[in-house]
Amino acid sequence: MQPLLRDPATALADLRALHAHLLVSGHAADPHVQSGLVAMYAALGDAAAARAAFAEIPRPDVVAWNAMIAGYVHVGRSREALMLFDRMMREAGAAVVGEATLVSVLTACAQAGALDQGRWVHGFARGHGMRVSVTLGTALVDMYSKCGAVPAAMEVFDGMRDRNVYTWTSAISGLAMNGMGTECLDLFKRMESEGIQPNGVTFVAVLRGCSMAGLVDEGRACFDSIKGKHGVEPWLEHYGCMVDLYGRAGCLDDAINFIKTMPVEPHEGVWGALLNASRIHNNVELGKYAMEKLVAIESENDAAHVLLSNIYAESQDWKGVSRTRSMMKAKGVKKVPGWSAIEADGKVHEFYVGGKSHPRYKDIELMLAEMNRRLRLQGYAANTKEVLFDIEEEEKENAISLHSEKLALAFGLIVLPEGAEIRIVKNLRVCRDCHDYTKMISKVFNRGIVMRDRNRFHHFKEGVCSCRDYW
DNA sequence: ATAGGGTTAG
Repeated sequence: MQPLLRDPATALADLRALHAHLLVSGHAADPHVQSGLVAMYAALGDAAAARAAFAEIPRPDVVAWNAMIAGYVHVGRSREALMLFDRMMREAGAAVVGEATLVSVLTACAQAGALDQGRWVHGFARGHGMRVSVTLGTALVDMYSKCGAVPAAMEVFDGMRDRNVYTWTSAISGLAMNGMGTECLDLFKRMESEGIQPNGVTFVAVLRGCSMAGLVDEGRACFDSIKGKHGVEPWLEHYGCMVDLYGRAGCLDDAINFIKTMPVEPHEGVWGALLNASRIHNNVELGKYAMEKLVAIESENDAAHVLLSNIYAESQDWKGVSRTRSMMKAKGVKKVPGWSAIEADGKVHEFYVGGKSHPRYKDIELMLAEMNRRLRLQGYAANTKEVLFDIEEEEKENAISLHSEKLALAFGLIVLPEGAEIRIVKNLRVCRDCHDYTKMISKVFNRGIVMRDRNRFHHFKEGVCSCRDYW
């Protein structure tokens, strides 16, 4: 779906005018026009208009269903996409479901981290004897990777007859986000040896893999090969990856030197990576510097403001914290709230910090108490360092004990059968305390726990995390 | 059609 080559607001206005014209001329009853409208509204990001256009269709044909499902995926509403697919199966029947539908549904599963539903789609494709085309296979690799099921992703990948650069990149990216840096580099080498030409996205994936696993030298070699071996000019994203790689590993001088010798003007991603490195390694001065550069380019970056505030709080500089907060208030910068989601009974349940709206909240509260009791017996003490605002210690413990991932974890322990893996998806990064907490839960409750945060996977088992506490 | 860098106090 090619977006119109204009600014979105103008394009949307044009589309509305066209829509009105179609209604007047009577063409709005044409099935092709109807699904076209759904697809175009979604492509321009207007989910409500797409839904309204879809609702106007008395008996949607397969193209209309697909357009609406793909539309939801396009605007990031994966749960609605999955619910609509359910409805499609009931109202239109399984017989009309084809590859195009499944690829969109798999993309929705990948977005939502809905492994059970993703597996179901895979089974459906197999059950209907569908050929694993490049597109369907890539969507499966992507879905399994983004659900943390690396072996399943690799099994699909290895079984594919045809693969293109999307397939390879998807698999490499999957290994990267699961912290398997060495495997990621190996697969990239295999790609090169098979003569598949990587592109810029592939290099982003490889560099990310190095960053996740702390493979500094390998990352540097890969970066140098972009131009040296492949004759491609590195993108700004690749520079950002390098600063992240150096910075995360604690090589702050290397990160700074790298920025200084960049042949192009650093963009906000570069400064953002440096800001984050400053936070990880408690460097207030560098953090202030990175923030200055960042806000000069992107003055309303909410995450950056919170990062800076956290850097101040880490060094007990409450004046710096309140300065940052008033700056945000003055600019109208608002933090996106954190949430955690968990799939159970074929549905995705969402939790917010301290949220009490879940129908089973009472049970969750009881389970949390039980979890805390058993963890304390094992010597767990809340790590309140990351509750970075100036309140009493007891309040900090309360704040941290209700982080959304802990609520999701408690819910998972209640509803998922003994021995079943608990999989949680988070929109932000997991905090240090929740990470330690989850490690202990995996041991004390003897549960495999898979947590996808906004950047990568954490596979918890028997008190250990696959990230080896490096993130 | 299918892959994509850094980051989020209550």
